[in-house]
Amino acid sequence: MAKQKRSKAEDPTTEEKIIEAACKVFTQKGYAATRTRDIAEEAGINLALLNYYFRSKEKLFQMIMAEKLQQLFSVIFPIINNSQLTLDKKIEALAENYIDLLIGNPELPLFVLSEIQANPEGFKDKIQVQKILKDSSLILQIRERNPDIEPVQFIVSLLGMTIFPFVAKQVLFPNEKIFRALMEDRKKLIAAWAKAMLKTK
Amino acid sequence: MAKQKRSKAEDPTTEEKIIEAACKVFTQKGYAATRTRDIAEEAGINLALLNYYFRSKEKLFQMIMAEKLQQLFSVIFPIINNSQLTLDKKIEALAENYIDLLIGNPELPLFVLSEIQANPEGFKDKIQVQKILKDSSLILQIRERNPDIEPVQFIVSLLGMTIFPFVAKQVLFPNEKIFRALMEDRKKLIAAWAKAMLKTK
DNA sequence: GTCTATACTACGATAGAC
DNA sequence: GTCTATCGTAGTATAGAC
Repeated sequence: MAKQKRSKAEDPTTEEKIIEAACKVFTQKGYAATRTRDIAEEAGINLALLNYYFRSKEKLFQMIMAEKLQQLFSVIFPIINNSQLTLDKKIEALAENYIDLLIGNPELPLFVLSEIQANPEGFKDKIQVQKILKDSSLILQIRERNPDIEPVQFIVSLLGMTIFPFVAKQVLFPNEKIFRALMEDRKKLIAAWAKAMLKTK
Repeated sequence: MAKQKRSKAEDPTTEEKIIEAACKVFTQKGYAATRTRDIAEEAGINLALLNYYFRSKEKLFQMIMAEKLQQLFSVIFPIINNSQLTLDKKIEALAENYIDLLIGNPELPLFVLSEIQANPEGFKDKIQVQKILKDSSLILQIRERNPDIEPVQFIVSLLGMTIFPFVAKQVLFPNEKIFRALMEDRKKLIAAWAKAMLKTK
């Protein structure tokens, strides 16, 4: 048996332990503020070992970030492009799935957004949200439903209502339990509000 | 003439130059990623001089951050507590004033929020938004208007619609000119949408 | 694969001349 | 007040034993 390779019910591989630790520390403190020593300690291993598995802090970070971006987009993409779903269903699905994702990863949006802000060039190629949105069935459906509304404005509002509470969590919701309860309620609220918005003008 | 002290129509003081530079670099890259050398260079002065005026990177940062927090709150506070204003007027004023502020300082929210995330303890005392909101006339007016709506949920939506586009600017709006135009339109949109939301259920 | 020890670099901060 | 030069340290990364 040459290498470690599992992660079924068994103990996590060293590599997995490092990734998990890196995930935690990076998302909490951001790239620049995390020290590889912190990650090593969190993973319960040695600093040298971290450089053995991943060649550098940078490489490790990019791995984590790619994973996070994947998480974020894999929720949106299938929904907005599913032409089988009505506009109302899309809105409901978006609010519900996104909030579920974010309840499990509250620091995700702030982490991703602030790293992009800190290093925009590094993401220029990897992210073209406008392109993705441009041709989505979601845009068409909004135009169809209410031609007076600029679809982008509506989508930004929908995303804002959904994501913002998590971005501002630390400031607005000191109590974790209350926060979770509010976010659960919020799924239906956002859907209802978004639909009301579509009827304006 | 003992010290430099002006900043009328004249050239900025060295101290002012440093603050301005620090402002720019800190908000762009975040505390951990900025090097005092960058600030010095941006200010067109020497590294040693920076430590002469402000004792340390930390001190300089706290100064900037206090200023930024001040900026953010000084817009909200007078509006939500002005019992002279009707609910509708409050909503309009909030959207309009906040967007105007943020057009002038697009990186402000992401900067503040991510620094708080990176170092929550440092802000525990300085920020109690819940307390400020709790007793505001805004909350009362929302309850009065529509008892079925949880005021906090509504306010978070209002703030989300307003602030989120700036938080996600880098990702969603590569074109600066289009962005500004959208944000100008958005003032009225948010007000209209928020009012529609208040009629639901 | 995992460790200890260490090389190398970058950064914040200070000393001291002007 | 402003500079040049430098110290001390913390952080990434590597060499080499086990």
